[in-house]
Amino acid sequence: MSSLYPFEQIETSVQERWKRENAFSLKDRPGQKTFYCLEMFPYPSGRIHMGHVRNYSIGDALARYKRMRGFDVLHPMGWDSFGLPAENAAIQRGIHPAAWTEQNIAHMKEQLGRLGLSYDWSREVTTCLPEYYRWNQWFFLKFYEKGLAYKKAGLLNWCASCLTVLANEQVEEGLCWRCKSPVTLRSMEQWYFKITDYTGELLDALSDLHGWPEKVRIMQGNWIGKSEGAEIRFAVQDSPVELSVFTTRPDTLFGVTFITIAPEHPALDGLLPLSPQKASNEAFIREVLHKRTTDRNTEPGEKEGVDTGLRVVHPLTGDILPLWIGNFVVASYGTGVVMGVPAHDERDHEFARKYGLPIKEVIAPPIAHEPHPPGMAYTGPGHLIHSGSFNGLSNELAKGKIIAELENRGKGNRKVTFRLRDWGISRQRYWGTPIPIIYCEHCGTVPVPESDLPVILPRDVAFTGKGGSPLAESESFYRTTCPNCQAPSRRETDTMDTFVDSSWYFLRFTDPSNPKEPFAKDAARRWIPVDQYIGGVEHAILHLLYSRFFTRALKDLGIVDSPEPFRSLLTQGMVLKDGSKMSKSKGNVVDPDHLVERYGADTVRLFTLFSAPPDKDLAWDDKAVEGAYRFLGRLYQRVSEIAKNPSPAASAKDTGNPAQKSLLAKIHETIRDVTFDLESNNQMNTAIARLMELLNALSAGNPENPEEVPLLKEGYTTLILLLSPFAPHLSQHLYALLGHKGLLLDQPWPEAREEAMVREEIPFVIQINGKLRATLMLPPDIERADLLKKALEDERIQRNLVGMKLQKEIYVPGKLLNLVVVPR
RNA sequence: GCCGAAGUGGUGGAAUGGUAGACACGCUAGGUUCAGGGUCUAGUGAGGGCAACCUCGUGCGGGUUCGAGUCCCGCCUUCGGCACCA
Repeated sequence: MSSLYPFEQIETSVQERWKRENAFSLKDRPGQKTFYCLEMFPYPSGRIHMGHVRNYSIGDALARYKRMRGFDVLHPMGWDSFGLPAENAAIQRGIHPAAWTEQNIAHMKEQLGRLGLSYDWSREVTTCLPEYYRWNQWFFLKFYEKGLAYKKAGLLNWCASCLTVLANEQVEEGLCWRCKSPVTLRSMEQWYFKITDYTGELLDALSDLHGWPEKVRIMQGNWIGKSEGAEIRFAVQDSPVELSVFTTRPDTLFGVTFITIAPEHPALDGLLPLSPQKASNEAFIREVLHKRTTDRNTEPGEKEGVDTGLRVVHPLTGDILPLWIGNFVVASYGTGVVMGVPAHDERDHEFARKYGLPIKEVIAPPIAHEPHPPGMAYTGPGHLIHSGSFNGLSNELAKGKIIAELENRGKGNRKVTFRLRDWGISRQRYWGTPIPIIYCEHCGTVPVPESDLPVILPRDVAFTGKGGSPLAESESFYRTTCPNCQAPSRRETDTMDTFVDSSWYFLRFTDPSNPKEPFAKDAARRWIPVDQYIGGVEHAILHLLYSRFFTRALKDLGIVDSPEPFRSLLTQGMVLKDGSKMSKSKGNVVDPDHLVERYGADTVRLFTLFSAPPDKDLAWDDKAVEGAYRFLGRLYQRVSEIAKNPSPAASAKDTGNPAQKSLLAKIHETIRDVTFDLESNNQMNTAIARLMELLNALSAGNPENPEEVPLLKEGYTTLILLLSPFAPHLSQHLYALLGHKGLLLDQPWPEAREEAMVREEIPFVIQINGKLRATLMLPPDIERADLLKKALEDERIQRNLVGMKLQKEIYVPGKLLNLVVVPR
């Protein structure tokens, strides 16, 4: 394919000019309005892919636009550079994670440079450097002091491939989020951040995040999982133990026929010795727990249970009910004990039928309700039956009454339960932030003193790939002395989840080289929250929830003012090829380097922005890329042509020529529409379409005609200004070619002038009974009566009115006339 | 199962309740060219007509309205998230 314009030469020379003039360095002027534009920083895997290109093209267009609108724009980039792939490279190829990471960063930085993205690289942040991760450690110590970081043992998600534990959020359908291998359970001790202290806040504040997509807010809301109900206590017969159950259906309390407890529930330690079936119970528990540590528990299996032989007392009726152990009861949710109401809960129903437990109906469906199929639980609304003094009440009303009765008797209370659990941050891996804790035989768990930070991750460790963290094998690392008593002690050898790194990097960007603090409070006050955050929806829960938690915790530490990190969030769609996500295994990967080489950075950027709205998936189409390329080539040709004509670019005068007037109106309508598209919803695809229309309109002009040239030059100059956020290199080049000095980034965004958009005639739509019958070109301010007269004069309208009686007309000023007619 | 989003030409996609299909890809014809490529011009939802025009058309079925891709009710399909959460 031949070259439509010398993009390579243009892009190289424009990039050199940007560099020479320091075009992207932050102008941080006191009193100036600010805009913080941030794209999710990448993991340095080695090469950028089309998803990155799309993400950064959107962010760069916005950053450039805001800068032209007069904002001081903070637009930084960095590297989320701790993580497993680096460690795997070390094991597989013998290269040190640090060296591998450095190489990758160098290469990716070059790739980003080639795209001409307007980052202020003097503010680069790299999370695997001690200057950064020391503040992870510092935050950890602050959290530890406040009880927000703690250690506990428990059954944890274990990925046998990554050889590390995973947080709940990092298990997807029973598989590891990173390597997709099955996750099993393993009993271990690990460190947690107490995100549950913020559950209520994190949930409630979601409704104020108006700049976030509804979808993401709902996903986070579901993840936090608030449910309202009651906690009800059942006394165990012949024992001092009371078992609490959590239920959202206290109205079905009279339908309880058994109680089920989770196999790993701590109360069982005390209860099992009392059980007549102690041996078989223990065998059952062992079996269930064994299965859970070996099965890839992607979907619920068969419900299984065993009777303990123990009995509990119903808190209102005094009925004696059996206590069962059930594999389907989740120990970590609610109280780990559930009341069995087989008539009105499908799971309990299945369980009761399998084990022959009684089924007692207590909710009668409304009469109008179709009878539900027998052999199934009825979970809908209704009124109470077989429920003593509560009979006849609607079940919604009964919830409150029954709770009140339980409260009277001291047997229960209203209760709100959340699904969200604390964030486990320990990872049994090398390439991460060392957790600043020392274990001393005399003093116990001792935090590393702040003055000893950072705890440096040692370079000289062995990467065997045999399992276990290299740190745990590194004596020079773990052997230390207790800061309290100087006794020989052992360091914690687990490292932090890398999501800790990304939970506050946006704060570090506000003050990236501060050696004394994570960031100055003033800097954060000036820039936080991020005005526009842009990234993939795959982080809707993990990263975005952790960042919200971190920001709130730091606010409580008094170092941030804003409770929320990101004011507006744009979740860009995926880049698809042949109907599916690009991936190496499918062999449908488009390499950004090849595209840039063949078409130039401007074309690649323009296409990714033009072909779909930013939040929708983008279907990559090699052919369609050429459309963007042709547009830029045509613009280059036209501007080069007209630049040769020495007539000046006058500001538009009214020449009285209708074609000229109409072109001027088109120019200003384009300014209005492009600005609206960007301001309202980042509709970059339609903004670019408007620019293509303007080029088509300008192309109709004659660059040889001295009458037309001034307006044409004005038109092209405007087009270039409006195009510059999307195709900055060619725009800058052509801007200079038309004789303008300076960087486009420093030019003010054009303003649409109302009077320039006034057209002598506009199309009026004439409908009959809502069907289009004619369009008439008439002055925009025409009177209703005159419009009707003109319409009735029209031959097409007359023809359609034959045999009809005009009943009324609907008139929309400046737009349309609808004649409502009936047969005569 | 629950929650959410989306269904518009051959394709990607446009349309504050007011001309459905902007803009682009592709395709067709023609100009340029020895030729191919590129590029330029015109056409391009379906059906009918020489034409002016006419009819139909935004997943399906109803409804509201002078007027519905858009609002309301009921379905279908696809995609995404969660999932034994009591």
